[in-house]
Amino acid sequence: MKYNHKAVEPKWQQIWEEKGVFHASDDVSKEKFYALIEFPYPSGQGLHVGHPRPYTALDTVARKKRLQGLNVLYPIGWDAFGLPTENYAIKNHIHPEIVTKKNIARFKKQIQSLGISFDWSREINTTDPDYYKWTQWIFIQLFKHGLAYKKEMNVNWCTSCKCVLANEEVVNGVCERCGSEVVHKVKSQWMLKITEYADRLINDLDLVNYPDRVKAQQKNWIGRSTGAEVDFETTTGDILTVYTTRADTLFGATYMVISPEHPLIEKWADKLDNMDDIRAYQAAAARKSDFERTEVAKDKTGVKLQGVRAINPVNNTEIPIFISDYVLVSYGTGAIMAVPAHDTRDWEFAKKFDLPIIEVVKGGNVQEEAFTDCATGVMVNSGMLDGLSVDEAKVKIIDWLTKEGKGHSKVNYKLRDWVFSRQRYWGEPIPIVSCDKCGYVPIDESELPLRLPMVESYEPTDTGESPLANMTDWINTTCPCCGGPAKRETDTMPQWAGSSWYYLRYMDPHNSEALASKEALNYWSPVDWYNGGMEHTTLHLLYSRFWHKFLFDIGVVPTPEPYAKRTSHGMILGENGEKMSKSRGNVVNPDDIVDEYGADTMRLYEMFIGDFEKAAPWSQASIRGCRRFIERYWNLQNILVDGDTIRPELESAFHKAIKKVGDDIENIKFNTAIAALMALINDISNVKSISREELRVFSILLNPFAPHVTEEVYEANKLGEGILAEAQWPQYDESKCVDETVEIVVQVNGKIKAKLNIPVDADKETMLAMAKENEKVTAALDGMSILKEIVVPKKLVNLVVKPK
RNA sequence: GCCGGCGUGGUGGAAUAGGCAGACACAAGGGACUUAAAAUCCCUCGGCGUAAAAACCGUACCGGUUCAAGUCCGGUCGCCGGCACCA
Repeated sequence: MKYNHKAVEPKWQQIWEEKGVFHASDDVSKEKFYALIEFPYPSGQGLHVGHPRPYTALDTVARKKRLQGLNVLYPIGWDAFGLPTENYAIKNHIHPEIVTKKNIARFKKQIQSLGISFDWSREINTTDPDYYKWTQWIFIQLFKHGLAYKKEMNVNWCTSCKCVLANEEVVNGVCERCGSEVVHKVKSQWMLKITEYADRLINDLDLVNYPDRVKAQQKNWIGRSTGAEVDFETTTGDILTVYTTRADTLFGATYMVISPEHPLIEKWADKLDNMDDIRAYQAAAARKSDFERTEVAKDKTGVKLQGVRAINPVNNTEIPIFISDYVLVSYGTGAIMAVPAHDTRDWEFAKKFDLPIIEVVKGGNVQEEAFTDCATGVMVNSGMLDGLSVDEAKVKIIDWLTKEGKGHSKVNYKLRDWVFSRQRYWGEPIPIVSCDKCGYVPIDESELPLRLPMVESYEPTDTGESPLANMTDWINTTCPCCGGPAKRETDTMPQWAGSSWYYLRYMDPHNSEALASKEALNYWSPVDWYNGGMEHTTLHLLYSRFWHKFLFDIGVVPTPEPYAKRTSHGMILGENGEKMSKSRGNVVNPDDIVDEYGADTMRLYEMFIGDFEKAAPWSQASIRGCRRFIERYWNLQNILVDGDTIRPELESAFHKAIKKVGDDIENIKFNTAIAALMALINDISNVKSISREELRVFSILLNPFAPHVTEEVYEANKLGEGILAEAQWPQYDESKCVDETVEIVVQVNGKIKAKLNIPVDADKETMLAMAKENEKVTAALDGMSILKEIVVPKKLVNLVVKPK
């Protein structure tokens, strides 16, 4: 009887659906487990085989936790606002809401065919007004606490999307999504003060279990650096403040550089003799896109300010001031002290403009290249600092500056505030009105959700205004504060908004009074295990940690961090080893795999394909091995014998497998868990029979990976009421994981001479004696004297010898 | 340039904590069964070597520590991801 997945899989999926077996309970007396995957964006393309990898992995975890008696929440929803849908809608003249509905239906059907144990009763959708009501509510709280503000600023503008991009969305000077040119535009934008949380976003990484590479990347992105601000007087009497991490090199500062946008330039305009050159340079710098500015990074340019000089506070030397675009207005104070001897960029600039290079840290040849090593150098030419190490000098000079009132220690971050406005239709309306009298005022919370108006045309405008700007009857409203005329904000939120808090909504998805009830939040928080892609480390993961911390501060959520544990999956590549994409023509559709081999085979292969955290190429040939394994399991029914115990000949194999599979699932080693099950089935095949108890235990162990076929076997052979219905994850007995005898190796000078089977509890003396009795060993010892005997219990004997 | 990760058979990948390198699969080759094919089962499968064995070599490369190194340390090369004129 051949296994027929086409009959078995839909049968069990239907039973699960009817009985609602995957619905999480709100019974707070039970121990909970909250497993979370990044909810998908329902694109028009449907799923490819890469999507189900994380779903299957956490499904395996969730199913095992259920068998261990935990109350498991494993939800899914749709991150459905966003540009691809909107663009498709524009092109095909279908409203994005309809497109979204259609895409979700397709995704849902595909995911359900895989037998993932999602709790569909908690399905959410970020475009649902009942959902985005709370996204808007959170925005209003941010606004009320001063963390959302509107600012006239230079923004990244995608010429093709006709929309503002966050810094995070600009890659190599082009739009992350469409690859079009990004230019600068001055616009008034809503911003979120994520910088206020920079320190906590770094420090609280100590509270969570994330992979080191994720923590490193977040720290890197936030970019905290500790240094000092130093005030330089100028010949005009104005103070020019710089930020530096190398205050120790202050005696080596031979000139200064300010960014072309620095405000002091305007103030000094009438004192500068070469204002025309300066204006020309400013204009050239402003014209450059980010792309050009980084492209020309190799060659330094700049203009010297004629007529104003700065005074080095440590030695009262007058030094020149330059403007140059290698100094960024947006970082530090927009001005630097240049120490060409010990900074590569300053060195290049000094060489080009023929400026003096003064060595203040001994250790290199500063005429040849900048010496930037902080660890080994000793201070020279630095007055009071001479003879100190770099670290000692930093402390001493900052103390001195502080005492003299000329500077102080200072921490800086690379992280910028989050540009939160988008000039597009398909997003959450920002719930703010603008009133001439009262300024920006949030709409009353009882008015939420502020629904996206149905419009005829939602095409982006060339003027840079949101499509909503044309809807005069929607825009014109009254001020909630004074009752006078006011205008609605027409920008919408970025796609990251809805995904910044969705894991909270799953805890209580139908609540109309709050984003979730206190009880649900207290019970389910935090997410126990969150899996997602590395590509979201500096975007989604950072944004959602920020929102969560804010909600914690205002008493909405009970934990400082949203996710206790984070793992990330590797991509599934096409068969040619390249990223799967329509344009490369290497996309594999899971529907075809499910149809030909079944969902269980598909799931098993996705977990067996390799290290879960690393990328792995898809192999159409290798899937067959997983299908064979399913069939070998199915055929165990043919050799079934009575017996309600695990028989002695298989006892240690079973106990070892129970331990291994359980441990490996917890440690994200799904591939070796499956390998252990394959090895166990090989052991069973060698015995040529399987007892009912053995089949029962094997079925439970395999169930998290292959839930359909295991339920079928369990039912068909009346091994119990059903795995989901009553089975419990088997326990192993440590004492039964060991065999009576164990094979050890005997080495002479590290070369293997013999392998011996010895009793597992043999002591060192016995092992040594047995080793020396072996013929091959005695032969190798002939004419040798033993220098050292190394005995590792249960592993090996190594005899170190030399000729007599 | 900086930060993080990786480099193991024909392929995907194993190897707890320094203790038998190549588990478990895929592919390939051979055999059994079959009229035949598919399916299934059995055998071989790092290199070199041999009648067979033994011996020798082998985890990117060079060196070190150790009785013992894929694993630890120092250096080199290559690949992947992230950041990038951040003072």
